[in-house]
Amino acid sequence: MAKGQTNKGLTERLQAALKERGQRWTEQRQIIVDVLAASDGHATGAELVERVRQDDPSATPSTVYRTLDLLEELGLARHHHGPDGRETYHLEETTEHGHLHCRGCGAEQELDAAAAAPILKAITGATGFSADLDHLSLQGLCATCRADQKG
Amino acid sequence: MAKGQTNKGLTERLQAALKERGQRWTEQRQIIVDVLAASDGHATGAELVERVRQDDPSATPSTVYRTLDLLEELGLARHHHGPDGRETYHLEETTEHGHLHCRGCGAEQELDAAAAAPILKAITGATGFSADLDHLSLQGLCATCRADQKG
DNA sequence: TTTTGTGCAAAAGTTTTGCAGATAT
DNA sequence: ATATCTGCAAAACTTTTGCACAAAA
Repeated sequence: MAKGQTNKGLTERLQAALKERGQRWTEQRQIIVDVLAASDGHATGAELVERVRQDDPSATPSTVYRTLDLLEELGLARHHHGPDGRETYHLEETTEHGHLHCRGCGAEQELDAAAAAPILKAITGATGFSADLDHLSLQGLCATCRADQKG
Repeated sequence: MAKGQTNKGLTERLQAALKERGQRWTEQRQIIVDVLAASDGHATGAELVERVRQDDPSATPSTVYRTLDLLEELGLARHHHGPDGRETYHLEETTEHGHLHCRGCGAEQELDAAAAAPILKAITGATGFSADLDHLSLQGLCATCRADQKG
């Protein structure tokens, strides 16, 4: 889906979920979902507030945060914590994935389910834990930076 | 080392590092290092402020945070982020380790280097990343909670 | 028309910063 | 003596909350 464009399927899911709970579809909620969709799933709460306000200057932090909470309740969004500890939101429809942050070059890399499978397996083997891929946020040195250090 | 007791080796390292940089050893810094040592390496900034103030009511947040920053600069302390995103500090002398947070029962388990080795190996194999054990903070279900869910 | 949502404003919680006075060297 | 530290106070920043008005159903 191109950025800045309304995500039709998502809107429908949102409207259905709201209707079922006797809650209301509003333009603000649509904007927030759109912004979240356009952010490809990696934006802090504060960033989302700022972006929403670009689309709709009258929007307030309270509405954005309340909507993010609502979206999580509805199972349409999730959040995890980045290396700086701030909340980072993404839509649940985004494929579940982990994150890798390189402390050398600052690059952020996604870790899809297939790539993560052996890692999760190793975690279970070593600890008995079944780790949540969505909360897997690793820091370290990427292959390039490791090579640079050696050279 | 028993809690509430001054960590002699650490104090000496701190004094040496400060002297080398032309900085000063102060009682406040000693208290903060002691509190950190007594916390076994798992305390948020705000918690440390509170604990330091129990020993020395005149201590202020600014001093505590400035000292924590200093200790990190000197390589005597480190911080990572817990599942709630807040900074968690621990002394560097503490054996490097990761953390596992169970979303079922809330238990927190440490992950020592030996247990983590296969996990880090799997991460490198799958991604090329050399992950920092100290920043490894996983969430998931522990073995007990997984069994409960099945039962 | 009735319930829910929004904007506003202010508060809460954590962490940072400026500055004058105090302290270590 | 002089550069560094501390406490104080206030600010910065993210996130939350209370309330009266606006809007959706």
